[in-house]
Amino acid sequence: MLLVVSRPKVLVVDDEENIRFLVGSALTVHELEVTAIDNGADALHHVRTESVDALVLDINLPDIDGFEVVRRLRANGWMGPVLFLSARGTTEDRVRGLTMGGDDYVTKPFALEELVARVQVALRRTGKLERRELQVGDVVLDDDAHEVWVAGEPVHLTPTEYKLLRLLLSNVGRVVTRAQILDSVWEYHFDGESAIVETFISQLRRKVDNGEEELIRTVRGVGYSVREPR
Amino acid sequence: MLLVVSRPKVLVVDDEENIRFLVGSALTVHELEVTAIDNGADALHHVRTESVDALVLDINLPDIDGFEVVRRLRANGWMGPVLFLSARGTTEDRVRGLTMGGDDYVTKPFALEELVARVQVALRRTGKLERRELQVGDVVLDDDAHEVWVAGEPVHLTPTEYKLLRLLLSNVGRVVTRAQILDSVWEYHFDGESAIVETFISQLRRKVDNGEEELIRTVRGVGYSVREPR
DNA sequence: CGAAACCTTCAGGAATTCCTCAGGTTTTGG
DNA sequence: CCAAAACCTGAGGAATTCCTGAAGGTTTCG
Repeated sequence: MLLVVSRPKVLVVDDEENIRFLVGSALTVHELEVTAIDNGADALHHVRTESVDALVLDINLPDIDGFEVVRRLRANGWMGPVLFLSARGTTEDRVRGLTMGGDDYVTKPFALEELVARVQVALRRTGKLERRELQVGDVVLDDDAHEVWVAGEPVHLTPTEYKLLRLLLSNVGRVVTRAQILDSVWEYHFDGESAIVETFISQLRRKVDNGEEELIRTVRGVGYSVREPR
Repeated sequence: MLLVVSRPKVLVVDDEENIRFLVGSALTVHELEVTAIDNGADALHHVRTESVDALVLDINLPDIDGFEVVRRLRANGWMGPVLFLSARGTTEDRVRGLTMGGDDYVTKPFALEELVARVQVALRRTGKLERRELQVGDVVLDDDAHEVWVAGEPVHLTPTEYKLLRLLLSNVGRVVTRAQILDSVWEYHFDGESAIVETFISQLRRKVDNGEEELIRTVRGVGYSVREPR
């Protein structure tokens, strides 16, 4: 397992204060290190002097056109991924022509979630972001591939089973109450008597619990938990 | 894998500032080193003194005719590929007659994407650019030839099928959501209920999925993914 | 202009998944 | 040790999701 000591660095370049703030916050929440700049010239300087892993770049900048920024960076040998922002309709065709090479573009208005996802995809492609994996013992949940492996063998889980296992694994060493489970895996809040959690726990155990030491432990009267591996 | 230490060098010659900028940006983004010049005389001098791997050349130049430029370069022994730009209708036939020697021509207005593709083709023909391929198992997608091979046999894909396969292959080991697919392969953002993704996945499978182990895996409720080969 | 290739929608059917129910097992407390 | 509470698990019909062929419409190309 690779220990990533420093977070991937993303530079956001946009002249709108608003966008910088929103995009910056969203990326920061998702554990990226963000710098925000409002013009092309400073952006160029920043990429050249600091280490930047990815670029989120408005095309319409007050000084240097976004394309020109990238052109110059590429000429300088900077090979990181670029995600262009553009107002819908204006430069769409032009953007399309320029974005085949692994770069991406998003038209305003955009959903923040989507933008974050795209930045993450780009960072993973360049190896700057590690795979989202949850591992306990010989059970591995790969959140990118949406796959689960037990003792080196792939195991097929249904969507609900997957969500449940994911919840348990991301709370290793902690009991997850039935209410939490119902709330997180299913939508509903109400605690009507239903054996549905038990049913799914049971199914999960059959698929994932690998004989010897039980992975999913029942905590009577409270819920379930996955033990921390030692 | 061949490590390309220096990028192929392309000289763009056109008297229109606009064209120089657009073509220059497009080529640069695609990892080529671009020089832009606005007249024939300087172009001649540049090719003779610097190393140039390919030439993008407007026919109507203020001083020396584009054809004449090439004639003189050939007389000098420069053998690189030339891509002529010409205004539609005016010189088309003439161009055709003169460009049999491995050279190519494009009429304005042109799609940047197409121009870039042609330059890349030319550079590959002369060995200045390596091939871009995506391969998983016995499926090979050759992005230069725009061809797909399955177990050594060529397979014909329609443009949309190709884009879809390309998207999946460039995200090996990662689930591509239906939204991502719609957004990347089709234009639209809206998530209106449409079975179009399924339809194309189905067609792709028929053409590409080679019996034994399924290439394209359905991830219920999420999307599709291509497994990493082990 | 006509033919071919391609895109898109639709609908029936297949496959998968969900969830309730009912009966069994284990644990707890007195 | 017994009874109640809590939990486990298998089965099966309902609901959801996905697959795929066919048909109509659009675009492309000669």
